[in-house]
Amino acid sequence: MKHVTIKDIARYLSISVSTVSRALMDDRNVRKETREKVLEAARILGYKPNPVATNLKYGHTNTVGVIVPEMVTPFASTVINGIRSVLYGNGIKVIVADSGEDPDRERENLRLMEHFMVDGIIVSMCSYKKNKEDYIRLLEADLPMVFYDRIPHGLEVPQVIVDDYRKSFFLVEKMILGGRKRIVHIQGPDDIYNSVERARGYRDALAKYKIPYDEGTMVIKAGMTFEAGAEVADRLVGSGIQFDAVFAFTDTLAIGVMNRLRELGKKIPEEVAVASFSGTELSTIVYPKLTTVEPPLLQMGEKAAELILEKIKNPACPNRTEVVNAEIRMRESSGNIRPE
Amino acid sequence: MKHVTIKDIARYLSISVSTVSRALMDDRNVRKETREKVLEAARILGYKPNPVATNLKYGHTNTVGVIVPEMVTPFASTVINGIRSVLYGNGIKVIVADSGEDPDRERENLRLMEHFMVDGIIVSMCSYKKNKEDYIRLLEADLPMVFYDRIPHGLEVPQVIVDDYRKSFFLVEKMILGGRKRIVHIQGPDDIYNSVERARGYRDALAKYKIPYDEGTMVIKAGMTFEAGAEVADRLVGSGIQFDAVFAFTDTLAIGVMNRLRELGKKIPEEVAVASFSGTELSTIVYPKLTTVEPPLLQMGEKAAELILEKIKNPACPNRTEVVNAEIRMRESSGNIRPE
DNA sequence: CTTATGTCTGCAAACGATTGCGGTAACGTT
DNA sequence: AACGTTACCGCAATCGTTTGCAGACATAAG
Repeated sequence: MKHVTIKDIARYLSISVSTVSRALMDDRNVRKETREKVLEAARILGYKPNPVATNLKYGHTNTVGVIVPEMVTPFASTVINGIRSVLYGNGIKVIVADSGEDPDRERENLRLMEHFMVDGIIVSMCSYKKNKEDYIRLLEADLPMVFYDRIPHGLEVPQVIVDDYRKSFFLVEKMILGGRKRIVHIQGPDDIYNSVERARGYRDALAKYKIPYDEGTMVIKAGMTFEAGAEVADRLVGSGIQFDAVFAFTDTLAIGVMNRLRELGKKIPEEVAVASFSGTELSTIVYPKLTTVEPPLLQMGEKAAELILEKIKNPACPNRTEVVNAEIRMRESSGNIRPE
Repeated sequence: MKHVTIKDIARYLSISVSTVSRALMDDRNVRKETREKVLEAARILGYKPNPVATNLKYGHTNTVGVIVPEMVTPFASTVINGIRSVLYGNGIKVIVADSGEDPDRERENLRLMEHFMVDGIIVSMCSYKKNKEDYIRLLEADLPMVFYDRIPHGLEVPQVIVDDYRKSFFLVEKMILGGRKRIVHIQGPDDIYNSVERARGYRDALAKYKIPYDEGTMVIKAGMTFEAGAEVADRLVGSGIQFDAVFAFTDTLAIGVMNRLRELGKKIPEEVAVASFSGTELSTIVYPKLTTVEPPLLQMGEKAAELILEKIKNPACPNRTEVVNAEIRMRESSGNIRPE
């Protein structure tokens, strides 16, 4: 893999590299015919500028890193499409790393990006606690960073989020108004901040309608996979708890629990209504289709990209928080809950 | 974002940059105490080598690009995990680009990788026809390339594949032996080579059991999305064709068609058995669970990574073709087909 | 004819890291 | 005392590109 350099062009035309460079850069200090000859030669020789060299010169790589917590759902890929659409237009490349819900891998990815000398990083975190020192170090080194969806807690950073609390409050409220009285909440891991926010929404919705909040039996902590959801279903049915609805932290968990409940003979939604948060296209391919809170993923990506552009252009700019509006999608899994 | 360079270390210790470089490189021509002082200073100042500079020096980026056709199923992300696991171990970074089943975007991605000066590219193609000139150009420029799953046709390149023809033959055979007589094939786009191979498997399986091959009504060409699958179901039921089974090009199509068939009142698998190829985890979250041919995705990624490593180390090495063994997973969607 | 002005081009330094070569000590050998 | 050896370190070139500065040349103005 040998590359043609401006040196080759210079030799080819018997002129200096500076003139070639200037011709290529459209500097007005080159005669029109010279420029044309250079352009022609570049075309003939198949010249491609070596970005590595210019990066070295200017100290930036025109690359933004994106670190996503998982890629088994299309959540991340949709956000990334949004990010790409605005960044590509600004001549910025995007590289993606997937943490697989593992904070250690997230840290590796962070180091990778750093080592890669990206101009900025867009992150959705696995854990809002785990790699705090690294994030603080990077922030203090003035590396532009933007967070979306899974944000840190207690760090003042640019971020794009949905209103986890209010949306989960409303969703649970709808279930209550639809006649469900014993709603189980499958809570996500403690170290995801959205998890505690959504759990808070659930609790307050219950409180508003004077339904007792029973943390011991009606709130179950789980992981993030389909399998984790299925295990919750086993436990739920096994323990003989009475319940007529499930509100899950994510669609992955909801799908896991819903499928297993059906296998265990529960009718969805007649006996148990199911709803979740962070729905993707997956919510529409399961049976029955899943009621979920659907963030505008493309838009989230676009906003995140805009924020990182701001930060790159001016590292001292204020840290904005963009709240985008997630839609509650009522589908079959939650039964005949009346529409708004 | 200011970086500490070896120059800073040199200045800090009042020695020359060469000595610093040598100390960092573990060259034996530096006194032990000097090396220790340098290491210490590097730690204190927070030195991180600038890869851009060394890349410029050595002409490689220690980066491999991966271009995948889509990311809404976990197919690609699993393969990528395999790729990463071996490449990271060799100190090579991985950057991913998603073509969204659009050949134009695939070409952009290709150019992106080129511009990025990656040391090699691992590709799964959208179309085996569309960007041929670009691939040929890159190949002739000796850029190491490896293909997996969605490979080109008529190009001699290193590749990792499954036996599309045989596996789809066997799967259709199982459906026939299970009593299905009128099997519809949902064929993928013409410009995906796997599509024609799988269609061939379908046809030959029919032929073996003397079932007439009716290309006009029993073979339907479709796109690649859930929605495309659903439309096929509409057309199938709308036209009143008799059929008792569907064999789809991918699980995405199969899921689309299966769900819509159920909505239209067909019982799966009693009235219509459904099976597909290229199954991912998605096959297990739909209802009923989908029978599918499941390639060993992680292994495919690992093999692809090994092949690209070979090519990078020795561009002249022969182009190997690795055939990995896909497992046929019999699940509920295909009904009581007898197991092997 | 001299000077000013403008247009074009080349030299060389710079970005950060590596490395061949040459220089400088210290030390040992004869 | 002269020389060789060894260990250590710095100069400068290199990778590909950009750019300030200065030189060259031409043309116009005086």
